[in-house]
Amino acid sequence: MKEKMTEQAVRLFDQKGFTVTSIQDIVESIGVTKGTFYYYFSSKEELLKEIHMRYIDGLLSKQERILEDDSKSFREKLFDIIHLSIVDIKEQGASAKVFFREMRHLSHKSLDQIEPKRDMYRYNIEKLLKEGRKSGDFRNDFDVSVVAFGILGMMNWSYQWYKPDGAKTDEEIAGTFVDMVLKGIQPQ
Amino acid sequence: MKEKMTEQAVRLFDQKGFTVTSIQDIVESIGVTKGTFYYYFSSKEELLKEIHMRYIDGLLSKQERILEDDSKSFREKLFDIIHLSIVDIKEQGASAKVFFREMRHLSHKSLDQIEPKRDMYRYNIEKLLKEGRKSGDFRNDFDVSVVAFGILGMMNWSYQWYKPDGAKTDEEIAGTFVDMVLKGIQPQ
Amino acid sequence: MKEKMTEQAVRLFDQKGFTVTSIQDIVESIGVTKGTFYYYFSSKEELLKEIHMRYIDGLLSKQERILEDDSKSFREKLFDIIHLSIVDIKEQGASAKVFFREMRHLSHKSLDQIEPKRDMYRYNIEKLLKEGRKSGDFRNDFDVSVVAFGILGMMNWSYQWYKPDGAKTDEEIAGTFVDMVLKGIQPQ
Amino acid sequence: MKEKMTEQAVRLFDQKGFTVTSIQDIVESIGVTKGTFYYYFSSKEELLKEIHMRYIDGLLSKQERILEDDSKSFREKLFDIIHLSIVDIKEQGASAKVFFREMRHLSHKSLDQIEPKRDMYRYNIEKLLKEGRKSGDFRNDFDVSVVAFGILGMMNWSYQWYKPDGAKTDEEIAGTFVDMVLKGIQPQ
DNA sequence: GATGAATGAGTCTTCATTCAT
DNA sequence: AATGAATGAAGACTCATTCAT
Repeated sequence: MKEKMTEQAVRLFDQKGFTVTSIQDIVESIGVTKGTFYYYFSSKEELLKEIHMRYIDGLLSKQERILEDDSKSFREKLFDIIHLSIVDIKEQGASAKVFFREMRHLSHKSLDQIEPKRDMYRYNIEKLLKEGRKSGDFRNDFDVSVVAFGILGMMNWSYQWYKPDGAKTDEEIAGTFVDMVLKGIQPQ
Repeated sequence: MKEKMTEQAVRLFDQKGFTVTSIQDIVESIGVTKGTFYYYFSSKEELLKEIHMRYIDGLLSKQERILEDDSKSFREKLFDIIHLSIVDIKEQGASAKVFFREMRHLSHKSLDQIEPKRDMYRYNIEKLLKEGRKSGDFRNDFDVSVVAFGILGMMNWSYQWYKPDGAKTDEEIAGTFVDMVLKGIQPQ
Repeated sequence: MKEKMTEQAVRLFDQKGFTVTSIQDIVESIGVTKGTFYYYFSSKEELLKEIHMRYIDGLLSKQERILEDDSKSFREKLFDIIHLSIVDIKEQGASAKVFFREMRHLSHKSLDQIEPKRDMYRYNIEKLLKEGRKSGDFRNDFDVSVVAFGILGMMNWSYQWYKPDGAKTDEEIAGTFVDMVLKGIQPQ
Repeated sequence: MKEKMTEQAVRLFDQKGFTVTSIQDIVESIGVTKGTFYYYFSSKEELLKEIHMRYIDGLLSKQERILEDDSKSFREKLFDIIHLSIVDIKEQGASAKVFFREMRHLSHKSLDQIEPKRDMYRYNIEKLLKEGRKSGDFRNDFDVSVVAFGILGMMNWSYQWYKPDGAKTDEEIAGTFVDMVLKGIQPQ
């Protein structure tokens, strides 16, 4: 039940936004009453927090599995991480959008638990870039932090336009992105 | 007065979000009464639309001024556009965030006026890439549309993290972004 | 201008009702601004009172012209009065509907001026019936007051259903009503 | 509770009119809060519709009970129907006034449900007149539709002036009305 | 586990009215 | 004679939340 509610909530928050979606909307969509909601959640905000937690924890653990795989080069890891972010849209797109869009509606208390994880995700990319430098995979003359933000921007913005059933496969998009990041777009 | 209201609204919508900001909040912040708001705007949504219009029209015209300047190469134009998006955060950051975040609260009628302009902005970037190919500024082997989305992602995401009074200047950030896009991050 | 405003107001009050029609609606329909309204009327209620006055005064004077005509029998006068009420709908229908429907929105002060006139209209009919009795035009065995209310009901209700451009002429309807009142509907 | 609310609403709508009566007025008069109102009704208009339905359904079923009684002549049925309309004022007067006065505030959707019933009521009277002709109870030389409107006018107008605790009994009034309708007011 | 009834604070919006110009 | 800006009170409606059952 709690599971079902959370899933419906993600769907509705994605479609209509957190503030605009009422508890009534959520419970109606699964055929129970408002009382039931408050049996499982202490507040609307708690539900939102749960959604955030579930998303960022999942994402982080997938990212860490990639980073820990020592059989791969840093370039390959970078590809995997970018690829993951595209692939993930298929099943986590709604959650992702809710995550980035509705974070502001979390309480400070909740934010304190979630922001460090979100930052960790970015920090891991910075770390990957730094380690790739030492190994010679990446150049030495760029600002790691800005480039990390750039990569993140490319990845996160894809939630806004990427349609999983569109013309391009996730492989193609991730490939283009990685190419762009590694080799640039000008002739060499 | 209308001007003043719009500006305050942008500030508040940026800080607290469109739905959470009440008309009361807006009028209180400039010391008038609710009636006054409805003297100038027919609805909260109209105000939001006005904000969107003002932002996208301004952005488009700045972009077009860059694109029309024939004394510059395509690479330089790309730099200027990316640079613009960072510089713009200083004065238009709040509007930009409202633009991307609250578009969903526009009516269909308003969206029909705004979406084409937003798409035009992206389309202009695609065009720049295509023309740069012909001139030899850019390589021929990438997907223009995906790369355009990638560049847009980098630029638009910067609204989320860039602090105009931070350690890096806008020149530096734009420089890093353009370097990254042109030459990539791997050794050549 | 005042004239024009009153006429538009009648039209709108008839169509949408007094409460639902705003001053804004009225002034917009003739292309002036709200200030202008308050130049001519001290309040919305005063306008309503003016409409009531104009209507009941006109009706009363027409009724009195009929009653004073000594060349006609009482039966003929009854016909004329009923006929008048139907004919009047063509040009005064809107005013009449406003009169009966919106009287409740008058202040006590206004009501004190209007109710006596409205009662006078009914009282004149009672007087006609009483005089017709003495002359032998009407029977002696009915309750004058109730019959007067009955006749008034027939007449006033016609505002609700009579369409001036319908199949029956006002002559026909008045004729049927008078026949019904004089001879009844059962075989004699 | 819903019952109680509806009854209070009828009382208030009768006294002050639909538009002027606020939800606040209604809930205050029974000591609950506004939220409670919206727990039972989806809108003010729905409440009005419910009042209309309840009234016209009740009236129609009483009328039909009279019409179906084959032990009575058509003249007796006519008396019963007119009598009913007067008697009814005692308990349904407020509802009746609200019905006729506030119908305009119903939505088109509601009107579509109610107008046919209101028309049915009138149609039943026309039918009674037509059948009474065949049986010889009524004359053949009058316009059935206009006479029906005339009778309806007499009956419905009585809501405006009849005071149940006045000097005349409902029997007397109905008697006068039926006499007037059947035999007319002129000597035979 | 779940419901149904109720709350009360808050939201957007409307509108008659005022008044300086 | 008319306008435009502003007010402020009130209105319908929404919604997260509570709680007895």
